[in-house]
Amino acid sequence: MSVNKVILVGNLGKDPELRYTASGTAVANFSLATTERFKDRDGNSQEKTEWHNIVAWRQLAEICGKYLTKGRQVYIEGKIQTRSYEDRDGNKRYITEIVADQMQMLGRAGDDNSGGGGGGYQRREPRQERSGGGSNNQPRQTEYEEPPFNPDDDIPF
Amino acid sequence: MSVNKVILVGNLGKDPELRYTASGTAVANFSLATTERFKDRDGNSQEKTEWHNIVAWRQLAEICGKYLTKGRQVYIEGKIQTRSYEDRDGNKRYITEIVADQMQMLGRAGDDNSGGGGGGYQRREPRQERSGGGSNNQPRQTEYEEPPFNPDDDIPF
Amino acid sequence: MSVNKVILVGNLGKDPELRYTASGTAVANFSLATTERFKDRDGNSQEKTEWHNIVAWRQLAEICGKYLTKGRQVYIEGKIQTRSYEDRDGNKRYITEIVADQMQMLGRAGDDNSGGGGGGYQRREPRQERSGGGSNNQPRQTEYEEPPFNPDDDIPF
Amino acid sequence: MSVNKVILVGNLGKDPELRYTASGTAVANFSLATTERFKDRDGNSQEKTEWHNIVAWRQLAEICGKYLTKGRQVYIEGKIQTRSYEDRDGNKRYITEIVADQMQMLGRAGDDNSGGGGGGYQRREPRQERSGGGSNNQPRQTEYEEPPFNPDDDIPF
DNA sequence: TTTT
DNA sequence: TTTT
Repeated sequence: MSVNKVILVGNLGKDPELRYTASGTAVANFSLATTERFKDRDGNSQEKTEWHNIVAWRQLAEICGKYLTKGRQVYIEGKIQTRSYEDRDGNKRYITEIVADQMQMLGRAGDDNSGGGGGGYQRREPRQERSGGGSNNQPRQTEYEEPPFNPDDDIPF
Repeated sequence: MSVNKVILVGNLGKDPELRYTASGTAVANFSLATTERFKDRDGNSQEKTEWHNIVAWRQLAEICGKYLTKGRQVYIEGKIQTRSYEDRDGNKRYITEIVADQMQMLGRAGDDNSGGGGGGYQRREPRQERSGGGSNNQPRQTEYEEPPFNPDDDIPF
Repeated sequence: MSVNKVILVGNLGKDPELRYTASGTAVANFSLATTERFKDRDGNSQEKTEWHNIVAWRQLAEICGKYLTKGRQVYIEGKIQTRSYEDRDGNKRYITEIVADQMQMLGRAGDDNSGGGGGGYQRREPRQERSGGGSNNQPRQTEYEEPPFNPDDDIPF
Repeated sequence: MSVNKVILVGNLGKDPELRYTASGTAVANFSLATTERFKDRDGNSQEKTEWHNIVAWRQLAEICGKYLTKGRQVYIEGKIQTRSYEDRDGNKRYITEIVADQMQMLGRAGDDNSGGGGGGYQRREPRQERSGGGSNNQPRQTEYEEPPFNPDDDIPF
């Protein structure tokens, strides 16, 4: 009976960090900037950047680690989650993160903004770009044929 | 490299129709009304209702067939799809539908508006209400423990 | 070139707090719970609740203050924002909030769960319930007539 | 009490058509392709493209007319609307459209896929690219100062 | 602190 | 055909 959904389009602040838990599960972290432009009371253009902590798990983590680079523009769909941790002084702190369940690279392949000579995307992963989408990847029926079975679909409990 | 996402909160115009394909796959259809209110140029309140054709497949279809009733308020997440068919005169026609991949019943259990003696929800399905959510159902990690494996997650290709 | 959008359906943990800035601008704060259910590795049903800090400004703040009560189910659309403040020890802390730009009361009027004798919603505001929607309030054209101009975009009544 | 929201990221099939109603209101139309990739039962990669009819009004129409070109990748937020019309034989037909209330150009300026020598975006509008965002344009408060009033909500510049 |  |  509830919904917790986040949709972001922004640019990576750094290359993702890809790590593995003790049991071998992949987890990727990166920060994503969204910037809004607005006019202040004096009519001057202003902008404000918000930084989001993104975390991805398992296959999506692997894809983020392989294909995303600093500056890259991505679409992220996920949910908001706040978790607690202890800082060095033993105080309980909270951090809010976006747990991604879909990621789509935007712009064209090779179109990252990492600047400099190397050209981020190609360097990270020379293979052809592939979609990082998740539950959006269901096949579609045509004329009410049954859609091909998709294990990602519709598992409600 | 693309996103096709629809989010609706509205009321069912009728009980869903639950059918099965030749191969036994469940498919549910229902119409969903969303109504917006606005003021016209004269400042008079107006409203306009939009009717959406919703289609759900497999487990989500079964849940819709069991638990949803006319008048019920639901949250639907899915994608837009236009398919073609031939009308009785052999002309090609198009119909746009929302292929649901998540459904959440809103309001409280038993809070449907089917009127009449029986009380719609209970009559349709006396068992305990259960969430019809899909990909929102992933577990969440706490303090960066690895989340329990969820086969619905993150299958990007 | 960026998008920062949050969609929540959840229940208020308490009645909203409505305050005014020095210059007279209304601001409402409330916490909203979203709960997800999932099965753990042992197949046992689990649930996890996430608490979201919601902030609304101006007219939407007034509406939240008037009509929302503890337990009420609402739809919130807004954006994520992290702001900093100093705690009592002078340390910089961060808090992530959802700045609402749309709110819709879900369920039926009078359908709140504040319990107690009076019946929360009615007690808070005896007038007829009205939609708190924002930018969803645009009129719609019919057959490509020009839609009536709507000065009320983002103004809920 | 209802929500009708669509979020699309896709590519324009053609340059937009910008027209004006008798009373001088701008309206832009264009088609937008979203493509999903999936694997069929045999494990072969498939893709399916969905075409969406987008309509924008007033300032957003002008911006679309000025800045968007065939092939350009955009983010669209809006609502679903079905309107009726009569075909040449006098039969009532229906068309489903997305009425946009926000548009964001994705990728980098100059990054359109119109191919050919000229380079679509620059040719259409030599001025600096500007955000086409709408209600996302609200300013954000810092440390609970009142946000600057923004008359530009839903007005893109 | 909510809700099912 | 729903709902407020």
